[in-house]
Amino acid sequence: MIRILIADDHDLLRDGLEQALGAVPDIQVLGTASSGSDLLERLAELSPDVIMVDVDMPGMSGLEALGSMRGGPPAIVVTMHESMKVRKQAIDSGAVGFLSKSTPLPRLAAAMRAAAAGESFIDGEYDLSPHMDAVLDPGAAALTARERELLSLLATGVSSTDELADKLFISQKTVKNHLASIYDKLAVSDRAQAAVEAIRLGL
Amino acid sequence: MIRILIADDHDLLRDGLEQALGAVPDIQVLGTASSGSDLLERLAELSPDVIMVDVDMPGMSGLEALGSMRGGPPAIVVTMHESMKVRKQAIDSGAVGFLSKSTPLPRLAAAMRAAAAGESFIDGEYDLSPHMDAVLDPGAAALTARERELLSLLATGVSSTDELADKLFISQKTVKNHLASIYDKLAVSDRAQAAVEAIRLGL
DNA sequence: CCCTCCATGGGTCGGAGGGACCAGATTCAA
DNA sequence: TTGAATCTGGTCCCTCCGACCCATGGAGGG
Repeated sequence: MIRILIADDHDLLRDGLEQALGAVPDIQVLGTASSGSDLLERLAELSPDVIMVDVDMPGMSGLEALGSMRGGPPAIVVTMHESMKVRKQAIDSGAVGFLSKSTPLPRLAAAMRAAAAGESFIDGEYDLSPHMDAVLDPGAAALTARERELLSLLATGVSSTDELADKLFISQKTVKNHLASIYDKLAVSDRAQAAVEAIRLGL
Repeated sequence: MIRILIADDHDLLRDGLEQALGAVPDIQVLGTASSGSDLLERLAELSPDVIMVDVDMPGMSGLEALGSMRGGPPAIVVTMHESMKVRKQAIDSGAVGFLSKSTPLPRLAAAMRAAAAGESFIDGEYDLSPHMDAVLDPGAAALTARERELLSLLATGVSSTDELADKLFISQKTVKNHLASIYDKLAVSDRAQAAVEAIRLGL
Protein backbone atom coordinates (compact mmCIF):
# COMPACT_ATOMS: atom_id res chain seq x y z
CA MET A 1 0.00 0.00 0.00
CA ILE A 2 1.47 3.30 -1.11
CA ARG A 3 0.43 6.18 1.10
CA ILE A 4 0.30 9.46 -0.77
CA LEU A 5 -0.32 13.15 -0.18
CA ILE A 6 -1.76 15.35 -2.92
CA ALA A 7 -0.97 19.04 -3.18
CA ASP A 8 -2.91 21.06 -5.74
CA ASP A 9 -4.86 24.29 -5.43
CA HIS A 10 -7.64 23.28 -7.79
CA ASP A 11 -10.36 21.62 -5.75
CA LEU A 12 -11.86 19.77 -8.68
CA LEU A 13 -8.58 18.12 -9.62
CA ARG A 14 -7.76 17.45 -6.00
CA ASP A 15 -11.13 15.93 -5.08
CA GLY A 16 -11.24 14.00 -8.31
CA LEU A 17 -7.77 12.59 -7.89
CA GLU A 18 -8.39 11.73 -4.28
CA GLN A 19 -11.39 9.69 -5.27
CA ALA A 20 -9.79 8.14 -8.34
CA LEU A 21 -6.49 7.25 -6.69
CA GLY A 22 -8.27 5.97 -3.62
CA ALA A 23 -9.94 3.43 -5.89
CA VAL A 24 -6.57 2.10 -7.00
CA PRO A 25 -5.97 -1.02 -4.89
CA ASP A 26 -2.42 -0.34 -3.80
CA ILE A 27 -2.75 3.40 -3.27
CA GLN A 28 -4.13 5.18 -0.26
CA VAL A 29 -4.66 8.93 -0.22
CA LEU A 30 -3.67 10.08 3.26
CA GLY A 31 -4.67 13.66 2.70
CA THR A 32 -4.51 16.72 0.50
CA ALA A 33 -3.06 20.20 0.59
CA SER A 34 -4.01 23.30 -1.36
CA SER A 35 -0.81 25.31 -1.08
CA GLY A 36 2.91 24.94 -0.54
CA SER A 37 2.75 25.87 3.12
CA ASP A 38 -0.27 23.64 3.60
CA LEU A 39 1.79 20.83 2.10
CA LEU A 40 4.62 21.30 4.58
CA GLU A 41 2.19 21.12 7.48
CA ARG A 42 0.42 17.99 6.29
CA LEU A 43 3.75 16.40 5.53
CA ALA A 44 4.75 16.50 9.17
CA GLU A 45 1.43 15.09 10.37
CA LEU A 46 0.92 12.34 7.82
CA SER A 47 4.37 11.14 6.74
CA PRO A 48 3.28 9.81 3.31
CA ASP A 49 5.37 7.47 1.17
CA VAL A 50 5.08 9.68 -1.90
CA ILE A 51 3.80 13.20 -2.51
CA MET A 52 2.26 14.65 -5.64
CA VAL A 53 2.89 18.35 -6.01
CA ASP A 54 1.44 20.89 -8.41
CA VAL A 55 3.83 23.61 -9.52
CA ASP A 56 1.37 26.45 -9.55
CA MET A 57 -0.18 27.14 -6.19
CA PRO A 58 -1.04 30.40 -4.47
CA GLY A 59 1.37 31.63 -1.83
CA MET A 60 4.23 29.20 -1.64
CA SER A 61 4.52 27.31 -4.93
CA GLY A 62 5.06 23.60 -5.15
CA LEU A 63 8.68 23.99 -6.17
CA GLU A 64 9.39 26.36 -3.31
CA ALA A 65 7.86 23.89 -0.90
CA LEU A 66 9.98 21.11 -2.35
CA GLY A 67 13.13 23.18 -2.07
CA SER A 68 12.53 23.79 1.61
CA MET A 69 12.00 20.17 2.55
CA ARG A 70 14.95 18.26 1.20
CA GLY A 71 15.02 14.86 2.81
CA GLY A 72 11.30 14.25 2.75
CA PRO A 73 9.51 11.50 0.80
CA PRO A 74 9.97 11.27 -2.97
CA ALA A 75 7.96 13.89 -4.79
CA ILE A 76 6.28 13.75 -8.18
CA VAL A 77 5.79 17.15 -9.73
CA VAL A 78 2.70 17.65 -11.84
CA THR A 79 2.03 20.68 -13.96
CA MET A 80 0.10 22.05 -16.88
CA HIS A 81 3.19 23.60 -18.36
CA GLU A 82 5.23 21.30 -20.50
CA SER A 83 8.20 23.65 -20.61
CA MET A 84 11.70 22.28 -20.15
CA LYS A 85 12.43 25.17 -17.85
CA VAL A 86 9.85 24.12 -15.28
CA ARG A 87 10.91 20.52 -15.70
CA LYS A 88 14.50 21.40 -14.92
CA GLN A 89 13.46 23.52 -11.96
CA ALA A 90 11.48 20.60 -10.61
CA ILE A 91 14.45 18.26 -10.80
CA ASP A 92 16.65 20.87 -9.21
CA SER A 93 14.15 21.20 -6.38
CA GLY A 94 14.51 17.52 -5.60
CA ALA A 95 11.60 15.98 -7.48
CA VAL A 96 12.09 12.37 -8.53
CA GLY A 97 9.47 12.60 -11.24
CA PHE A 98 7.82 15.07 -13.53
CA LEU A 99 4.45 14.61 -15.21
CA SER A 100 2.03 16.67 -17.23
CA LYS A 101 -1.57 17.04 -16.12
CA SER A 102 -2.38 15.43 -19.45
CA THR A 103 -1.00 12.15 -18.13
CA PRO A 104 -3.49 9.27 -17.97
CA LEU A 105 -4.38 8.23 -14.45
CA PRO A 106 -2.85 4.72 -14.62
CA ARG A 107 0.42 6.33 -15.62
CA LEU A 108 0.33 8.58 -12.59
CA ALA A 109 -0.34 5.54 -10.45
CA ALA A 110 2.61 3.78 -12.06
CA ALA A 111 4.76 6.83 -11.42
CA MET A 112 3.83 6.70 -7.75
CA ARG A 113 4.78 3.05 -7.55
CA ALA A 114 8.11 3.83 -9.18
CA ALA A 115 8.69 6.71 -6.76
CA ALA A 116 7.70 4.57 -3.79
CA ALA A 117 10.18 1.96 -4.96
CA GLY A 118 12.91 4.56 -4.78
CA GLU A 119 13.28 5.03 -8.51
CA SER A 120 13.91 8.35 -10.15
CA PHE A 121 12.36 9.08 -13.51
CA ILE A 122 11.26 11.69 -15.96
CA ASP A 123 8.19 11.18 -18.08
CA GLY A 124 9.16 10.41 -21.64
CA GLU A 125 12.65 9.31 -20.72
CA TYR A 126 11.86 6.40 -18.48
CA ASP A 127 9.95 3.19 -18.94
CA LEU A 128 7.17 2.99 -16.41
CA SER A 129 5.71 -0.23 -17.75
CA PRO A 130 7.11 -2.44 -14.99
CA HIS A 131 4.85 -0.49 -12.65
CA MET A 132 1.76 -0.30 -14.80
CA ASP A 133 0.20 -3.38 -13.31
CA ALA A 134 -1.49 -2.68 -10.05
CA VAL A 135 0.17 -4.60 -7.28
CA LEU A 136 -2.48 -5.26 -4.71
CA ASP A 137 -1.69 -4.28 -1.19
CA PRO A 138 0.12 -6.89 0.91
CA GLY A 139 -2.96 -7.97 2.79
CA ALA A 140 -5.27 -8.26 -0.17
CA ALA A 141 -2.62 -10.03 -2.21
CA ALA A 142 -2.44 -12.72 0.46
CA LEU A 143 -6.13 -13.52 0.20
CA THR A 144 -6.89 -17.01 -1.06
CA ALA A 145 -9.41 -17.72 -3.79
CA ARG A 146 -12.02 -18.87 -1.33
CA GLU A 147 -11.52 -15.84 0.85
CA ARG A 148 -12.02 -13.57 -2.14
CA GLU A 149 -15.23 -15.37 -2.97
CA LEU A 150 -16.50 -14.81 0.52
CA LEU A 151 -15.44 -11.17 0.47
CA SER A 152 -17.23 -10.58 -2.82
CA LEU A 153 -20.42 -11.85 -1.32
CA LEU A 154 -19.89 -9.62 1.68
CA ALA A 155 -19.42 -6.66 -0.65
CA THR A 156 -22.80 -7.33 -2.20
CA GLY A 157 -24.59 -7.29 1.11
CA VAL A 158 -24.60 -10.95 2.09
CA SER A 159 -23.57 -10.56 5.69
CA SER A 160 -24.97 -13.28 7.94
CA THR A 161 -22.96 -16.39 8.66
CA ASP A 162 -25.96 -18.44 7.71
CA GLU A 163 -26.44 -16.92 4.26
CA LEU A 164 -22.73 -16.99 3.51
CA ALA A 165 -22.48 -20.66 4.43
CA ASP A 166 -25.48 -21.34 2.25
CA LYS A 167 -24.14 -19.60 -0.84
CA LEU A 168 -20.70 -21.15 -0.52
CA PHE A 169 -22.01 -24.65 0.29
CA ILE A 170 -19.89 -24.93 3.42
CA SER A 171 -20.65 -25.06 7.12
CA GLN A 172 -21.08 -21.97 9.27
CA LYS A 173 -17.92 -22.90 11.14
CA THR A 174 -15.90 -22.74 7.96
CA VAL A 175 -17.37 -19.38 7.10
CA LYS A 176 -16.24 -18.06 10.45
CA ASN A 177 -12.79 -19.53 9.94
CA HIS A 178 -12.44 -17.87 6.54
CA LEU A 179 -13.69 -14.60 7.97
CA ALA A 180 -11.16 -14.76 10.77
CA SER A 181 -8.29 -15.12 8.34
CA ILE A 182 -9.70 -12.35 6.17
CA TYR A 183 -9.82 -10.05 9.19
CA ASP A 184 -6.24 -10.94 9.85
CA LYS A 185 -5.03 -10.25 6.32
CA LEU A 186 -6.97 -7.03 5.84
CA ALA A 187 -6.27 -5.78 9.34
CA VAL A 188 -9.93 -5.32 10.20
CA SER A 189 -12.04 -6.75 12.99
CA ASP A 190 -15.57 -7.29 11.74
CA ARG A 191 -17.75 -7.84 8.69
CA ALA A 192 -18.66 -4.20 8.27
CA GLN A 193 -15.02 -3.15 8.01
CA ALA A 194 -14.22 -6.11 5.77
CA ALA A 195 -17.07 -5.11 3.46
CA VAL A 196 -15.77 -1.54 3.25
CA GLU A 197 -12.28 -2.83 2.45
CA ALA A 198 -13.61 -5.28 -0.11
CA ILE A 199 -15.42 -2.54 -1.98
CA ARG A 200 -12.41 -0.26 -1.79
CA LEU A 201 -10.30 -3.03 -3.28
CA GLY A 202 -12.79 -3.42 -6.09
CA LEU A 203 -14.17 -6.86 -5.30
CA MET B 1 -30.14 10.40 -12.93
CA ILE B 2 -28.26 13.20 -14.67
CA ARG B 3 -26.26 12.01 -17.67
CA ILE B 4 -23.19 14.10 -18.28
CA LEU B 5 -20.33 14.49 -20.75
CA ILE B 6 -16.96 15.84 -19.65
CA ALA B 7 -14.66 17.74 -21.98
CA ASP B 8 -11.18 18.56 -20.73
CA ASP B 9 -7.79 18.01 -22.28
CA HIS B 10 -6.04 17.17 -19.02
CA ASP B 11 -6.28 13.43 -18.55
CA LEU B 12 -5.73 13.57 -14.82
CA LEU B 13 -8.60 15.94 -14.23
CA ARG B 14 -10.80 14.10 -16.70
CA ASP B 15 -10.16 10.63 -15.29
CA GLY B 16 -10.41 11.90 -11.75
CA LEU B 17 -13.68 13.70 -12.36
CA GLU B 18 -15.11 10.75 -14.21
CA GLN B 19 -14.43 8.55 -11.21
CA ALA B 20 -15.52 11.08 -8.63
CA LEU B 21 -18.72 12.17 -10.38
CA GLY B 22 -19.60 8.59 -11.19
CA ALA B 23 -19.66 7.96 -7.46
CA VAL B 24 -22.34 10.63 -6.98
CA PRO B 25 -25.65 8.78 -6.75
CA ASP B 26 -27.68 10.87 -9.17
CA ILE B 27 -24.94 11.50 -11.74
CA GLN B 28 -23.79 9.23 -14.52
CA VAL B 29 -20.76 10.02 -16.67
CA LEU B 30 -21.66 8.99 -20.21
CA GLY B 31 -18.28 9.76 -21.65
CA THR B 32 -15.44 12.20 -21.99
CA ALA B 33 -13.81 14.30 -24.69
CA SER B 34 -10.34 15.81 -24.86
CA SER B 35 -10.89 18.58 -27.38
CA GLY B 36 -13.59 20.82 -28.80
CA SER B 37 -14.05 18.76 -31.94
CA ASP B 38 -14.01 15.56 -29.89
CA LEU B 39 -16.79 17.08 -27.80
CA LEU B 40 -18.97 17.76 -30.83
CA GLU B 41 -18.61 14.15 -31.98
CA ARG B 42 -19.43 12.62 -28.60
CA LEU B 43 -22.35 14.98 -28.20
CA ALA B 44 -24.09 13.50 -31.21
CA GLU B 45 -23.50 9.91 -30.07
CA LEU B 46 -24.33 10.25 -26.41
CA SER B 47 -26.93 13.00 -26.07
CA PRO B 48 -26.08 13.88 -22.43
CA ASP B 49 -28.32 15.97 -20.17
CA VAL B 50 -25.52 18.34 -19.23
CA ILE B 51 -22.00 18.91 -20.50
CA MET B 52 -18.97 20.17 -18.61
CA VAL B 53 -16.54 22.04 -20.83
CA ASP B 54 -13.03 23.28 -20.19
CA VAL B 55 -12.14 26.56 -21.85
CA ASP B 56 -8.57 25.70 -22.76
CA MET B 57 -8.26 22.76 -25.05
CA PRO B 58 -5.94 22.14 -27.98
CA GLY B 59 -7.37 22.63 -31.45
CA MET B 60 -10.93 23.83 -31.05
CA SER B 61 -11.38 25.44 -27.64
CA GLY B 62 -14.34 24.76 -25.39
CA LEU B 63 -15.86 28.13 -26.13
CA GLU B 64 -15.54 27.66 -29.88
CA ALA B 65 -17.21 24.28 -29.58
CA LEU B 66 -20.03 25.82 -27.56
CA GLY B 67 -20.51 28.57 -30.08
CA SER B 68 -20.94 26.09 -32.89
CA MET B 69 -23.58 24.00 -31.19
CA ARG B 70 -26.27 26.34 -30.00
CA GLY B 71 -29.33 24.33 -29.15
CA GLY B 72 -27.50 21.47 -27.45
CA PRO B 73 -27.77 20.48 -23.79
CA PRO B 74 -26.98 23.05 -21.09
CA ALA B 75 -23.23 23.53 -20.70
CA ILE B 76 -21.20 24.35 -17.62
CA VAL B 77 -17.91 26.02 -18.42
CA VAL B 78 -14.98 25.24 -16.16
CA THR B 79 -11.68 27.04 -16.27
CA MET B 80 -8.55 27.84 -14.36
CA HIS B 81 -8.78 31.48 -15.30
CA GLU B 82 -10.96 33.54 -13.03
CA SER B 83 -11.01 36.50 -15.40
CA MET B 84 -14.24 38.33 -16.06
CA LYS B 85 -13.37 38.37 -19.73
CA VAL B 86 -13.44 34.60 -20.07
CA ARG B 87 -16.54 34.48 -17.94
CA LYS B 88 -18.32 36.89 -20.24
CA GLN B 89 -17.17 35.00 -23.31
CA ALA B 90 -18.53 31.79 -21.82
CA ILE B 91 -21.96 33.32 -21.26
CA ASP B 92 -21.91 34.77 -24.75
CA SER B 93 -21.11 31.32 -26.11
CA GLY B 94 -24.26 29.94 -24.57
CA ALA B 95 -23.00 28.48 -21.29
CA VAL B 96 -25.58 28.32 -18.50
CA GLY B 97 -22.94 28.16 -15.82
CA PHE B 98 -19.39 29.16 -15.12
CA LEU B 99 -17.14 27.60 -12.49
CA SER B 100 -13.50 27.78 -11.48
CA LYS B 101 -11.42 24.63 -11.28
CA SER B 102 -11.00 25.55 -7.65
CA THR B 103 -14.63 24.68 -7.04
CA PRO B 104 -15.29 21.87 -4.55
CA LEU B 105 -16.67 18.74 -6.14
CA PRO B 106 -20.08 18.81 -4.40
CA ARG B 107 -20.57 22.29 -5.78
CA LEU B 108 -19.89 21.11 -9.31
CA ALA B 109 -22.40 18.33 -8.76
CA ALA B 110 -24.92 20.88 -7.51
CA ALA B 111 -24.24 23.03 -10.56
CA MET B 112 -24.99 20.07 -12.78
CA ARG B 113 -28.27 19.46 -11.03
CA ALA B 114 -29.17 23.10 -11.46
CA ALA B 115 -28.23 22.98 -15.15
CA ALA B 116 -30.18 19.77 -15.64
CA ALA B 117 -33.18 21.46 -14.04
CA GLY B 118 -33.01 24.14 -16.68
CA GLU B 119 -31.64 26.83 -14.42
CA SER B 120 -29.04 29.35 -15.49
CA PHE B 121 -26.46 30.50 -13.01
CA ILE B 122 -23.09 32.03 -12.48
CA ASP B 123 -20.90 30.93 -9.61
CA GLY B 124 -20.83 33.57 -6.93
CA GLU B 125 -24.05 35.19 -8.08
CA TYR B 126 -26.42 32.31 -7.60
CA ASP B 127 -27.45 30.18 -4.67
CA LEU B 128 -26.77 26.54 -5.43
CA SER B 129 -27.80 25.27 -2.01
CA PRO B 130 -31.16 23.92 -3.12
CA HIS B 131 -29.21 21.45 -5.22
CA MET B 132 -26.50 20.58 -2.75
CA ASP B 133 -28.35 17.60 -1.36
CA ALA B 134 -28.10 14.50 -3.47
CA VAL B 135 -31.46 13.07 -4.44
CA LEU B 136 -31.19 9.53 -3.23
CA ASP B 137 -33.36 6.50 -3.49
CA PRO B 138 -36.60 6.36 -1.48
CA GLY B 139 -35.08 4.77 1.58
CA ALA B 140 -31.97 6.89 1.66
CA ALA B 141 -33.97 10.05 1.07
CA ALA B 142 -35.71 9.46 4.37
CA LEU B 143 -32.43 9.42 6.28
CA THR B 144 -31.99 12.27 8.71
CA ALA B 145 -28.84 14.38 8.88
CA ARG B 146 -27.57 12.54 11.93
CA GLU B 147 -28.21 9.18 10.36
CA ARG B 148 -26.23 10.20 7.28
CA GLU B 149 -23.36 11.25 9.51
CA LEU B 150 -23.33 7.89 11.17
CA LEU B 151 -23.57 6.09 7.84
CA SER B 152 -20.65 8.06 6.45
CA LEU B 153 -18.51 6.92 9.32
CA LEU B 154 -19.63 3.37 8.77
CA ALA B 155 -18.64 3.65 5.11
CA THR B 156 -15.13 4.61 6.14
CA GLY B 157 -14.71 1.57 8.32
CA VAL B 158 -15.75 2.88 11.72
CA SER B 159 -17.92 -0.02 12.76
CA SER B 160 -17.96 -0.54 16.50
CA THR B 161 -20.65 1.05 18.64
CA ASP B 162 -17.96 2.41 20.87
CA GLU B 163 -16.01 4.21 18.18
CA LEU B 164 -19.14 5.56 16.55
CA ALA B 165 -20.40 6.95 19.85
CA ASP B 166 -17.02 8.49 20.42
CA LYS B 167 -16.78 10.22 17.06
CA LEU B 168 -20.34 11.51 17.22
CA PHE B 169 -20.13 12.58 20.87
CA ILE B 170 -23.25 10.66 21.85
CA SER B 171 -23.92 7.63 24.01
CA GLN B 172 -23.60 4.09 22.70
CA LYS B 173 -27.32 3.69 23.19
CA THR B 174 -28.09 6.56 20.84
CA VAL B 175 -25.78 5.06 18.25
CA LYS B 176 -27.75 1.85 18.41
CA ASN B 177 -31.02 3.74 18.13
CA HIS B 178 -29.80 5.59 15.03
CA LEU B 179 -28.53 2.36 13.54
CA ALA B 180 -31.87 0.68 14.11
CA SER B 181 -33.71 3.39 12.20
CA ILE B 182 -31.09 3.29 9.45
CA TYR B 183 -31.60 -0.45 9.08
CA ASP B 184 -35.30 0.18 8.82
CA LYS B 185 -34.99 2.87 6.14
CA LEU B 186 -32.40 1.06 4.04
CA ALA B 187 -34.07 -2.32 4.47
CA VAL B 188 -30.94 -3.98 5.82
CA SER B 189 -30.31 -5.81 9.06
CA ASP B 190 -26.74 -5.16 10.16
CA ARG B 191 -23.74 -2.84 9.90
CA ALA B 192 -22.05 -4.75 7.12
CA GLN B 193 -25.08 -4.42 4.85
CA ALA B 194 -25.57 -0.80 5.86
CA ALA B 195 -21.94 -0.05 5.00
CA VAL B 196 -22.33 -1.64 1.58
CA GLU B 197 -25.47 0.40 0.94
CA ALA B 198 -23.83 3.58 2.19
CA ILE B 199 -20.95 3.17 -0.23
CA ARG B 200 -23.31 2.33 -3.07
CA LEU B 201 -25.20 5.53 -2.33
CA GLY B 202 -21.99 7.52 -2.36
CA LEU B 203 -21.78 8.54 1.28
C1' DC C 1 -51.94 24.93 21.18
C1' DC C 2 -51.17 20.38 19.90
C1' DC C 3 -49.04 16.88 17.38
C1' DT C 4 -45.33 14.89 14.91
C1' DC C 5 -40.58 14.16 14.01
C1' DC C 6 -35.89 14.22 15.52
C1' DA C 7 -32.04 13.51 18.68
C1' DT C 8 -30.94 12.07 22.86
C1' DG C 9 -31.03 8.54 26.48
C1' DG C 10 -32.40 4.13 29.41
C1' DG C 11 -33.18 -1.08 30.14
C1' DT C 12 -33.54 -6.08 28.93
C1' DC C 13 -32.53 -10.21 26.48
C1' DG C 14 -31.52 -13.87 23.18
C1' DG C 15 -28.61 -14.91 19.72
C1' DA C 16 -25.12 -13.84 16.48
C1' DG C 17 -20.46 -12.73 15.89
C1' DG C 18 -15.47 -12.79 16.92
C1' DG C 19 -11.22 -14.77 19.37
C1' DA C 20 -8.47 -18.69 20.50
C1' DC C 21 -7.32 -23.18 19.65
C1' DC C 22 -7.29 -27.63 17.38
C1' DA C 23 -7.36 -31.13 13.40
C1' DG C 24 -8.26 -34.10 9.15
C1' DA C 25 -7.94 -34.18 3.85
C1' DT C 26 -5.85 -32.50 -0.24
C1' DT C 27 -2.72 -30.22 -3.16
C1' DC C 28 1.66 -28.77 -4.54
C1' DA C 29 6.27 -27.26 -4.45
C1' DA C 30 10.81 -27.86 -2.41
C1' DT D 1 9.09 -37.36 0.71
C1' DT D 2 8.33 -33.97 3.54
C1' DG D 3 6.40 -29.75 4.64
C1' DA D 4 3.62 -25.73 3.83
C1' DA D 5 -0.65 -23.85 2.44
C1' DT D 6 -5.58 -24.33 1.73
C1' DC D 7 -10.16 -25.80 2.67
C1' DT D 8 -12.84 -27.97 5.47
C1' DG D 9 -14.81 -28.78 10.10
C1' DG D 10 -14.93 -28.65 15.13
C1' DT D 11 -15.36 -26.66 20.55
C1' DC D 12 -15.52 -23.13 24.05
C1' DC D 13 -16.23 -18.65 25.61
C1' DC D 14 -17.73 -14.14 26.04
C1' DT D 15 -18.59 -9.82 24.00
C1' DC D 16 -21.39 -7.25 21.20
C1' DC D 17 -25.13 -6.55 18.35
C1' DG D 18 -29.95 -6.07 17.06
C1' DA D 19 -35.01 -6.27 18.53
C1' DC D 20 -38.43 -4.45 21.47
C1' DC D 21 -40.00 -1.82 25.23
C1' DC D 22 -39.86 3.01 26.86
C1' DA D 23 -38.96 8.47 28.16
C1' DT D 24 -37.68 13.53 27.53
C1' DG D 25 -36.76 17.90 25.36
C1' DG D 26 -36.71 20.74 21.24
C1' DA D 27 -38.11 22.17 16.51
C1' DG D 28 -41.51 22.78 13.18
C1' DG D 29 -46.20 22.50 10.98
C1' DG D 30 -51.15 22.75 11.09
